[in-house]
Amino acid sequence: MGSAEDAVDGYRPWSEVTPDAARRLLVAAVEAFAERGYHATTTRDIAGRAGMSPAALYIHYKTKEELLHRISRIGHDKALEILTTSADGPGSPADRLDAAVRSFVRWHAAHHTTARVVQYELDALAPEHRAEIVELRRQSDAAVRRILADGVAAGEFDVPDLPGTTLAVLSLCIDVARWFNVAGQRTPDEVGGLYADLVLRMVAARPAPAR
Amino acid sequence: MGSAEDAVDGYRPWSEVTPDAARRLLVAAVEAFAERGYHATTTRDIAGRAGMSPAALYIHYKTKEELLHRISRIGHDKALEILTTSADGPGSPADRLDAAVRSFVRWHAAHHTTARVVQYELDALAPEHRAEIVELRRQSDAAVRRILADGVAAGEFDVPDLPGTTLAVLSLCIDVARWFNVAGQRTPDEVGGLYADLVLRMVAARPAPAR
DNA sequence: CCGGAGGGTGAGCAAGCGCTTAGCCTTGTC
DNA sequence: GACAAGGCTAAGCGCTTGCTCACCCTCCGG
Repeated sequence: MGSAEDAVDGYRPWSEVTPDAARRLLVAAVEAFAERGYHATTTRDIAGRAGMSPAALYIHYKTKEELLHRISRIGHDKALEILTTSADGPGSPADRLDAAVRSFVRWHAAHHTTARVVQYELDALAPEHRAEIVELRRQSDAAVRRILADGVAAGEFDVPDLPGTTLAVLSLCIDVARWFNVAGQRTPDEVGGLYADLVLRMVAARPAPAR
Repeated sequence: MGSAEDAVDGYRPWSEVTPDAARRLLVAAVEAFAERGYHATTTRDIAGRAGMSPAALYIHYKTKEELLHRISRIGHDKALEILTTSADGPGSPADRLDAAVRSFVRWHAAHHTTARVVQYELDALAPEHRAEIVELRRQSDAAVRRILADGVAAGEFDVPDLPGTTLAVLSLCIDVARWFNVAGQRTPDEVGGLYADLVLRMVAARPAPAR
């Protein structure tokens, strides 16, 4: 059967995880964590979904937390790559913001199970792993802030509160992972288009402001 | 010491919960659930925070899930009340949208521990309790949609995708509970003001659209 | 045909879980 | 001063949890 984690954007997920058994366990963990949350998921459940005995998990991962960390790390790397590719790409600030929001949102919708784990299970990580992930998120924030600052400098955007607006844009995109539902009527592409439009309106300079 | 749940907006939280011991347990549960999540919180932890023995919890609540349900119900009632008061209040659609977003966001920021439990632990509820809460959320959605539709009808707003924009506005506000931090530099009032401005820009009719 | 290595299992341990029970205080009533 | 009732605790039951350990396949070079 087709999983929610099938190839999207020509990107086959988790191909970097080897051997095969380790990948199957990791994919099973993503599904379980996304459905029930990290703490409500048992190692027996993960192993069962992967078609293995409970003990098999510990051949490939030292602890349940290591599984979460691996998922979180790979997911954040991918999300950050998507953002920075748009942020540092060609085009006007408006073009770059449109591309960044569109692709970031599309990823959060298409891979909403992964994104849910990545974005909402941060607190379950061990302190040193958490710190590592928080640094990646700081970089995401910087990427968005860069686009907005460039747009302000170019006179394309009107952003009275740069840090606050950066936060709001990222927050809006990230929360897609919470509500997006495959059974819903919207495709990831459509949500990406809608959100890109909304965000551009949020920051657009008004042609003739009332005075 | 002052708790994060001290009186705000002239509203002292949980005053509807009696007797005193039951309220202390409930407040302890809110703090614990918000910090660690429902599943990672033990009944011993809740009782301990309330200064009682583990068994004391079961005098006032049948199960741990009943505690979550009570918190979720009271929180959703309050959030919905805030939203509908603005939505059905006086003033232009723009005024009402400003008031709705401002107060809804302020509540999510000021009571971010409660809001976190209310918004992010929905899946831990028993099916029948979950259904009850989902219905309240449907009403929140309807309230925001009403304002937007009124604004469009009045020619004040330009909203190509009404359901999608409604979802985005609510999502933006709700996610405040995830990132808001008392130690941060923004007050709930400031965040409310910022967000009201951003949302109004998202839906404002453009005075002279390019054609 | 041997033997070691890597991937896998069944059984189970120690700890922690939600929740219960028997009994003890305090309080208010007559 | 007897006594019922409600609020609370110490102890612990039955179960599940993350994780381990002794052992067993299958593969493969010599």
